[in-house]
Amino acid sequence: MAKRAEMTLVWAHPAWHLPRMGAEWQSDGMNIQPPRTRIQRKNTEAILNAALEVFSQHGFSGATLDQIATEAGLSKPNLLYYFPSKEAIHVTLLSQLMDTWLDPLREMDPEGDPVEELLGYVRRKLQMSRDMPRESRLFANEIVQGAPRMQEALATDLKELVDEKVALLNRWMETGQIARVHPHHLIFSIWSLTQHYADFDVQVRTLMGDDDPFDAAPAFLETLYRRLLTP
Amino acid sequence: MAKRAEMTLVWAHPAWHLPRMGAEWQSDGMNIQPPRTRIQRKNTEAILNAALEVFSQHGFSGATLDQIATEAGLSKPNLLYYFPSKEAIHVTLLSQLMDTWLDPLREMDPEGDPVEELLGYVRRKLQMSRDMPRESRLFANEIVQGAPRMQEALATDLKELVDEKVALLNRWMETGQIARVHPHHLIFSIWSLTQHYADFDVQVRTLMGDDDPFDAAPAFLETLYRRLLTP
DNA sequence: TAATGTTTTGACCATCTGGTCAATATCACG
DNA sequence: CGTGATATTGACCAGATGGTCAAAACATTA
Repeated sequence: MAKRAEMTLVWAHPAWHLPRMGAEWQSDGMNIQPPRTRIQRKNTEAILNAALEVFSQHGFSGATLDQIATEAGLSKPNLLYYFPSKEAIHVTLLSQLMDTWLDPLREMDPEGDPVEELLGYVRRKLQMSRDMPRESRLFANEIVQGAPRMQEALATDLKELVDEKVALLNRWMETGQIARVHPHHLIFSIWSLTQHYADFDVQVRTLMGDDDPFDAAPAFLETLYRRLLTP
Repeated sequence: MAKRAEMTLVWAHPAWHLPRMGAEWQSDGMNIQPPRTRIQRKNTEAILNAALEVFSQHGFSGATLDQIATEAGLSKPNLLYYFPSKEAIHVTLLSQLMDTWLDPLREMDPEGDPVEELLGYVRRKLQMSRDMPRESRLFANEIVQGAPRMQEALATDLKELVDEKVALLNRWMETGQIARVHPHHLIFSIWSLTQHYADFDVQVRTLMGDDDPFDAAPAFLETLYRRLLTP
């Protein structure tokens, strides 16, 4: 769960930390103190929320500080009072969301019934696509473009978690509790099938007309994974 | 197969067409003549190829004309001699690739064996993710950001084709030749499962280490769809 | 309320970038 | 070869955008 140094940290701020060497961020693991005053908490929250909206819609380069500031109800200089740069906002967002994003996978219980655990995971992941499409698109944007600001996090945190769950899947397969399929591809399939509804929302909705994709999706995925996994 | 007017067409050019009203493109269906001279063909091809590389990697806003020009071995003004604007390049790319992109679905034969036809479709789509990842990412970028330049094409051409194939799937289900599942979601599942390997390439490869994802993917998908679809 | 610390802002700057243009170089062909 | 059409380029421009800064407004607390 530990993030790459750069990703875990909060940005240095003239008023909150002492020296601000260049444009660097603090590399001291202790500085994770959340914003202090009420007003600070409120504004950083507003900024991050606005940034999520704008970044997920236009990508990193497509988003402008003015858009984010306006969306957050602040002026651009004021925004830059809370974060030292556009990239800082982006990185902060990514790192804060990483945990949330992986939670559903973490919750998969080694002690539970294998098929039900996997179906539960699928269900939770689909829920997230429905309830947090902006977050999904933020990651999609980042990864499609080669994950320039997340590679490290992928190679460490994510890989660690996935390796662990792959091992679990292998055990379940060896004991014949679920069908034998390639565990990595199984996980990828869950990601792609569920996130597709958030990331390609426009396309999906265009093609389905008035039907809400999320009406039939759960049943479809349940059928799919039951047939795939039942030994 | 007919594309939306704007998308099918080639951009007006001072030297190749007569008047160039504003920044509009010709809206006369007859002007689809490919570039005339050898040099024109060579350069427009180089530009489109370079643009595919750059757009798919950085998205529309993230890409710059200079990057594209350099990648194509031209100067920026020279590039703008062949295309009137950055957007023109982008739109031309999208429209040219649309056909190619949908071909695998078109090829699904109503007369063939249903399960095999669907598996064939999956196989072809997976091939495309392996062989044309840039194209896949170009579309992914576009659609994740709300398809600002493709909505119309989605709502007309794509929808038409999908509706047709959905009808076919329904027939196959009614006659019991494949299992009953939601046809739209079935198609979406094929798209997401296959394109995931191109669009999220970095992630997939990071997690699989030295294993080439495309080694095991075909078998995984074949298993998945056989179990799902066999009545 | 005075004094100190925190927030906010208007004005400003440097750079990047899409796009233009007139001038020049190159090509194709009679 | 020469001449008209086609290609190429250097210099340039306007607007957008990330970011700075000093001064003003606002809070907090002693």
